[in-house]
Amino acid sequence: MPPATTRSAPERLSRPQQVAEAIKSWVVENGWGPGDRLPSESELIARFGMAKGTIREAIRILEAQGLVKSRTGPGGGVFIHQVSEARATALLGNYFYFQHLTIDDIYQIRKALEPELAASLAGKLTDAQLGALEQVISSYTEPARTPEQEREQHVASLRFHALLAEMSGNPLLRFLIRFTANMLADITVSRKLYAQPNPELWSSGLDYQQRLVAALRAGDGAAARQILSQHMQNAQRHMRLQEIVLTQRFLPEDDMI
Amino acid sequence: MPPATTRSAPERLSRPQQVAEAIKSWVVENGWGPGDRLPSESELIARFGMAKGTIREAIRILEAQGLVKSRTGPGGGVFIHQVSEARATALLGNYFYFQHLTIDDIYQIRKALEPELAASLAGKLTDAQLGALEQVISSYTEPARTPEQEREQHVASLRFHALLAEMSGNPLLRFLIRFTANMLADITVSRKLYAQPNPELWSSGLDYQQRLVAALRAGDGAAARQILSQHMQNAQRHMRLQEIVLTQRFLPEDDMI
DNA sequence: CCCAATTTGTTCGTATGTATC
DNA sequence: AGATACATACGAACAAATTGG
Repeated sequence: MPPATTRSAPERLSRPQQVAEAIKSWVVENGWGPGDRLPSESELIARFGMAKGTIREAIRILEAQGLVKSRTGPGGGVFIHQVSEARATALLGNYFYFQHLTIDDIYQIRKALEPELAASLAGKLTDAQLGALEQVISSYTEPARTPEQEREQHVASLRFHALLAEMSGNPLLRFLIRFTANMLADITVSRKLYAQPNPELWSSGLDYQQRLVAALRAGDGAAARQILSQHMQNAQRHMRLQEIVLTQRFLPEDDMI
Repeated sequence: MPPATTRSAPERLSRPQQVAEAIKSWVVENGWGPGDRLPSESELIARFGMAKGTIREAIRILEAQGLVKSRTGPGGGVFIHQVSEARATALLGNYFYFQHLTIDDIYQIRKALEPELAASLAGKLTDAQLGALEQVISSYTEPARTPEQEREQHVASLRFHALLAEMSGNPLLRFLIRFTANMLADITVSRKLYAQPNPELWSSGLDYQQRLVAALRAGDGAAARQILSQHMQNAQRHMRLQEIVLTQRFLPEDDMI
């Protein structure tokens, strides 16, 4: 199931890793897919001539990558499993954990992708889909007055973006939109942004979402693109300000040079 | 080291998975980073009160995610490791293995990101960087005459894109550009595209790269954006044609209805 | 409700491999 | 070369979970 990617470093693999790779190519060769059961532990032990522990570690590797799931009991075993979006998000998130992304890094991507998404959806959504978008919007028609509410509205706004992404027929675009939104949420949470209510962002956000749905319904891709583009610009500016405010407030106390 | 992502399903985790998660948060809490050594197996066994096999499986999980590497011998042990780009690419590739991406899906992203990359680099590259780009270009000044050469030139062209991505200060953009290029290469290879030489694409590709470097040197972001945008459009059209040709040629024989 | 069968999950003791000093 | 410290691998036994009778 893993496309045999170009291997640059011929690093020596441990036995379980070798077994894991062997199982992968075995699965691909035989054309097995999600739901199919791998041979049982004991069969694998016989097949590979290795100890139980080794085989189990190999299975654990595949499991960590999200490629298989195992169940105990009769009818149990190790089953091939589609990698879930959540798993993929977590694994990719690990990579960026070490890359110290900035808010601006993420917005550079969002500014490119979100407008593209909007444009590609214009005129292609059903009434039901447009209605679902409107319903999410209607869930926050009042400005937030507490940090709690502010946070909830932020989450709701992310839900709007996630829902929009869901409607794309492009799995890659879908994933990236949701991933960037998640990363942004993680960062803002970990840096405790969105601390104070911000009525201005709320009203402009509400406004753009309503105009966006209208443009999507009208099938006006150019307008949809521009609306989202402007909003991204706006949101980025706001986030940057929040970041600065926060930095000025907290940084000097423990991080003064 | 893993950002404690929002957990939706409270799925029961196996013991090794619990241990792996515990070690992760332990590492984060203590602020350990790449290069730091985890406690030895025996210490972990004592710390978690579990058998060797369980601990080993936990380590294997972390290793599969690219978060640690282990070495034997004195001074050996389990060490925290930055997730490599290659590992992240492979793991994310597993996700899309099940999502049957099309050429157009990938190009929708490339068309959005590559021009953005070019624009963001305009006027910000050193002479050395611009020179490196020109050197890659000069490595294929002759049109390909065999499928071999065609393939090599395609790879070289991808190297140009990879090099360009490398120069971005945005790790996310860098990764995505390279990832999409890789996915495209995997797909074209697995579908055996790029079978015949295509002098027309070669010359237009060469031309756009030269014009791009010129625009980057001149600091003209708008021009750089447009050049790459046009090329992406061009390349996509070409790939689509190749795909159709291939389909017409091979599909009927084994896949006729 | 319990029992038996099946399959993964966990433990322990021991031995081997590997790199450092 | 030999001792040491560490991960790696093996094998046998036992535990837990699930299914069906």
